Amino acid sequence: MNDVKLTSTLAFRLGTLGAVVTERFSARLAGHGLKPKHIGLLTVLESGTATSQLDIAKLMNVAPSLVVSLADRLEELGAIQRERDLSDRRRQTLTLTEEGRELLATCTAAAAELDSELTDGLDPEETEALRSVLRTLARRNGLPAD
Amino acid sequence: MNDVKLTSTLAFRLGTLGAVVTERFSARLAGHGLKPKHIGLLTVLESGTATSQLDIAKLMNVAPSLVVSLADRLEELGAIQRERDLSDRRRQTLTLTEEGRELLATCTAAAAELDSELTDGLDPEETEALRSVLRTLARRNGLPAD
DNA sequence: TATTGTTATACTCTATAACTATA
DNA sequence: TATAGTTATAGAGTATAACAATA
Repeated sequence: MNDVKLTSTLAFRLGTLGAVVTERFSARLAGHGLKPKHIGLLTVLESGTATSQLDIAKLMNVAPSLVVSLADRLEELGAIQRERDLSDRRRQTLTLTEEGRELLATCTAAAAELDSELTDGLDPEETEALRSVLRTLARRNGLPAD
Repeated sequence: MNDVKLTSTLAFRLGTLGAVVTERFSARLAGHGLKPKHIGLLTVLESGTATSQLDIAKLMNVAPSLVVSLADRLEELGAIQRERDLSDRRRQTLTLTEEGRELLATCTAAAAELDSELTDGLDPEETEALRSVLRTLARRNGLPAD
């Protein structure tokens, strides 16, 4: 007889906690008319790992057509700049503007606030252990490693 | 100057890892024609915290109409039984069948397998620390605590 | 012909609103 | 009149497919 509970697996806990946290993060973004994927795109540009829309789509694991609409919105807000690549005029090169960096900083502050709420009451060692292991898991699963 | 990266916040890491893990779990469920929410409903029934469809909807934070379609599918598979509450014939009482328990056990095994993949290569202490702190976070955020 | 970006369309998931039956 | 469940409808989010410009 196996009495391991599905709800106590890491998979279940990461999935459900991830959904709760993403939901709360979204709520804080709502004022800007942005969704998590918009911010994901900004973080890609900040990291410098991709600049053309197609490369960004591959990196984010989303359809190229989605990058079009995310970029449309971010350009409209003045957070990014879209420029034709002069050496290959099919490509659009996206770059963060100063306003985009400020927006990203605002979102980072919101995320940091969420972190505080999440870890409030945890032992400092627990919090640090969590940060450490999540960094490892991120790296090993193709997510931004920093 | 603040150089904290959004991508290294707990909020970002939990959100993205949660999405990756949920996606992988979904892939393993696909063969049964089920999605994570179906399994979520099964875990509610197993826990005994709710039996009427409305109570289940509240507990899962989803619309009552969604519970109808989730239950339709699970009933079709023989995983749950739907019975009118005799003392209040408006209510449908959902119960896990033996087949439902077996299905849940299969899904639990799939999740445990995912856990192994995730933690393969981690120190045992790291893995245990992760389990421990995720349990705490789950409890503090209204998720199944066990 | 192949590739990048765009537009048009469709699909999945889920909520809201209208409805039925019980209370 | 209020509540549990159901059905009908609509919206958000995203993918796929068709298309245009460039290579």
